[in-house]
Parts: sequence; C-alpha cells; structure tokens
Amino acid sequence: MNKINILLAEDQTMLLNALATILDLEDNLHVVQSCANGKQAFDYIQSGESERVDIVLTDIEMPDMTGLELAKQLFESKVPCKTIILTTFARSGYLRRAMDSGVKGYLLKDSPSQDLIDAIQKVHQGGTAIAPELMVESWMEKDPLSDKERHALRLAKDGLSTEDIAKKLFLSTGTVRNYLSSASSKLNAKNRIEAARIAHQNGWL
Amino acid sequence: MNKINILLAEDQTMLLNALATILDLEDNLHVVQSCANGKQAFDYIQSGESERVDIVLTDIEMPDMTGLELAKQLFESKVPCKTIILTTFARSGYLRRAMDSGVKGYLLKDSPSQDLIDAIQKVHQGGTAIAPELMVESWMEKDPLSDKERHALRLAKDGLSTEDIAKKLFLSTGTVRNYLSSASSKLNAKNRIEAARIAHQNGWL
DNA sequence: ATACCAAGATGACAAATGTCATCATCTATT
DNA sequence: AATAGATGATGACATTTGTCATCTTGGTAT
Repeated sequence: MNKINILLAEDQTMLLNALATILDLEDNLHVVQSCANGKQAFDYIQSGESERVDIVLTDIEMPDMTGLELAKQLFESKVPCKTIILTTFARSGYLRRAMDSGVKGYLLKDSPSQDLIDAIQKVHQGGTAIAPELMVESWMEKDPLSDKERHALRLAKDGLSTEDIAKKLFLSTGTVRNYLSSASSKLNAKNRIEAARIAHQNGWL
Repeated sequence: MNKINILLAEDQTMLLNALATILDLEDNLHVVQSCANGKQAFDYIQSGESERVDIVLTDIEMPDMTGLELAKQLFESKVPCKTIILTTFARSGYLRRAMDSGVKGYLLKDSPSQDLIDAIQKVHQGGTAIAPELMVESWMEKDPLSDKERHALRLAKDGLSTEDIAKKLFLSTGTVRNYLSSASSKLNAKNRIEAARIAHQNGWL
C-alpha cells in the first residue's frame, strides 16, 4: 500500500516530535523527515537523495528560513509536493502570502490534531484546507506599508530611537520620522508603537 | 501495575492532543484529563469526582488561569500532586515564581519530547527536573519593578499614550511619567518601549 | 531635452516623552 | 507626638517624536 510521505518543519522540538509520532500512527501516513527550520527542509528535498515527499507540513515563524519562504522556494522550484502551513497566527497577511506561494493548506495550532490528519488526506487528494477562522472575506486587507515603512516599524517595535533606526537603515533621522509618521497614518495609529502592533497583528512585519 | 496519572493543561489544542497521545503510548503513563486552561484543570482536580492525579503538566501563558496561578493554587490547597511547567519561555521571573509555588519541574517546549517523559518519571519518584538552559545562576535577577511600574509598562507596551495609561490607572499623567521613567532607569532602557521589552523578556510583566 | 516621478533630506513647529527636584498626604513605627 | 516611608502630584526643562510643506537629486518615459 502506498503511504503519503510527509516532511515536517517546526522549530519547537516538543511539538515536532509529538506531531511526528501521532502522524506516523496513522496507517496511511509516513513521516520521512523532521526539520527544525525551513532551510533544513529545503536542503533535504533538494538533495535528491531523499525519499519522495508528498506533503510538506511547516510552521511559519522559524529561524534561518520561515515557512513562507520555504513554500515560495518550493513553489518556484516546481518541486512536486504540496505545502500545508501550521501556525499559531490567524494573520491575513500570512495567509495572503501563503496563497501567493501556492500553499494548499493553512491550519492553526489551536485546532484539534484530527483536523490536521483530515487536512493532509484532503490536500493529498488534490483539495485545499483552510482553517475556517481565516475564511472571512473582510479579513483580507492588503498590506498598505512600503518597504521602508515596514523596516522602520520593525525596529521601532523593539524600542529603538529614531536616531538608532536611522543609523541601521542608512537614512537621515528626518526621513525615518517621515516614514514612521506615514505608517502611523496609514494604520490609523496614534504613535509608532501602536502602528507596529497593528502591523504585527496583521502579519505585515 | 500502577500507572502514573497525568493531567494536561495547554491552550494550543494541537500540542495538547499530540502530547496526550504520545504520553499515553508510554506503558506506565496515563493521561486522565486534558484541559485548555488553568481554571479547567483546577476545577477538575478540586471536584473530587476525579481520578487521582499524580502529575499536573501545564503551560504558563493560558487564558482564564495561567499555569503559574494553577501551580500556586494547587500548592496552597495542599493537593497531593506534583506540578511540571512546560513552556516556550526561558524567563528567570517565571522560573522564580514557579519555584516559589512548589513546582517540581520546569521544561522548555524546545527540548525533545523524550526529555518530558524522563522528567515525569523523575518527578514522580520525588526528584526535580529543571531545563539546563535555566540552571545558570546569573540568570536569576530579581524583578526590580514596583507594582505601579509594572502596570504602566504593560500598557505602554501596547502603544498607549501617557494620558491613556493615566486614565486606566486613575493616576495623573505626571505620576505615570514618573513611574515609566523610574522603570526605564531601573532596567537601563532608553525609553518606555525598550523598558517594556526588557521586562517582558525577563518574565516580569 | 523636457517633464515627471520617486526616494530622501530639510526646516519649522506642535505635541509627547524623559528627568528631576520638590511638595502634599497618609500610614506605620518608635 | 515625632519620625520616617510609601504613594502620588506638580512644575520646570530638555529631548524626542509627530506632522507637514518644501527642496534636492537621480532616474525614465515621451
């Protein structure tokens, strides 16, 4: 009988191990590889020496290479496997980027593990599986931020001063303040910190 | 043969299910109950109708009642069970509070699942199990913040203005600025945001 | 070449934040 | 009663941040 071959990418070792165990218990699933980040996963699949991989199941926020980057690389390299995202965050920006990278499933860690098993079967048969929390249309706002605004906000979030941000981005302090100001107004925030929070919640950072 | 009875508290359903499954696979462990937060766990144990619980394995950051609160309640109620914390965060403040609540184990979700199984056995036999990352002495700084400083910082972290914070805490804006200022200086931060970040990283918020 | 547009920079001003010394109350302690 | 602590308020001042209008510069489409 032909099992569905799965590769896991998840930086939380405890969850990685536990998932590998419970998926392997299913009699038509087989975990071929467990990885701690996107890079490891991509290298394994690219190496060619690997077993065939049908489904890549990956977290988003990981060191070295995120799950979204991994999905994009696999998509662009036309690797014949299907990607399912498994993440804590119901952020519209993440889902949008995932869909743009040809992802077939997007599940939340909040859902029961049976949902995951169902989703794997469904995706393998050519379907898609999106967590219901994310199906609401109104969620889908586009990221209004420019690249510079995004970078500046990311640094502001950690408490860096205008001057420190300017140094890191090789810009004048005035320009940095202009970017942060326009970011705040785009997001209807009262200050840079609230702006950073809003952007982060939407998956735009 | 007498199995070790375990109660799980973890708000991430996927991990909760997966852990329950792999622990139950061990032939001397038995998961008697899975809970989504501390309150459910405490109520179950208090109800009396429950099976005996030897080990409570709990996350920290959960809605309704955190794992630290749960540990404290169990400790103070002199319930004859041993608590193990399983969390993402290697924060000295968390560990300190955990130890003060009579916790017997503190593990990170980053460690392999086998560590968890070993820790449960060890704690059940009367030992303790602390993740090695947390054993370093220098980690153990005491929280230098006062209650008011902590509250103000928590709100500042979300981008609230001095005035908004003042309203929420029923204080004058000047007083709020004083608290935030002293918090920043205690933490060697350049501004309220950096102070909030440092406090958060140490588990003081 | 001309006009145009984007990325940055600048300057000016208002508003918010950071810092510090000082003052007013209210409790405990002795 | 006298003293000391803790909590909070106030005022003054420097610094940082937010906002906007206006330049400069280097492409680029016509």
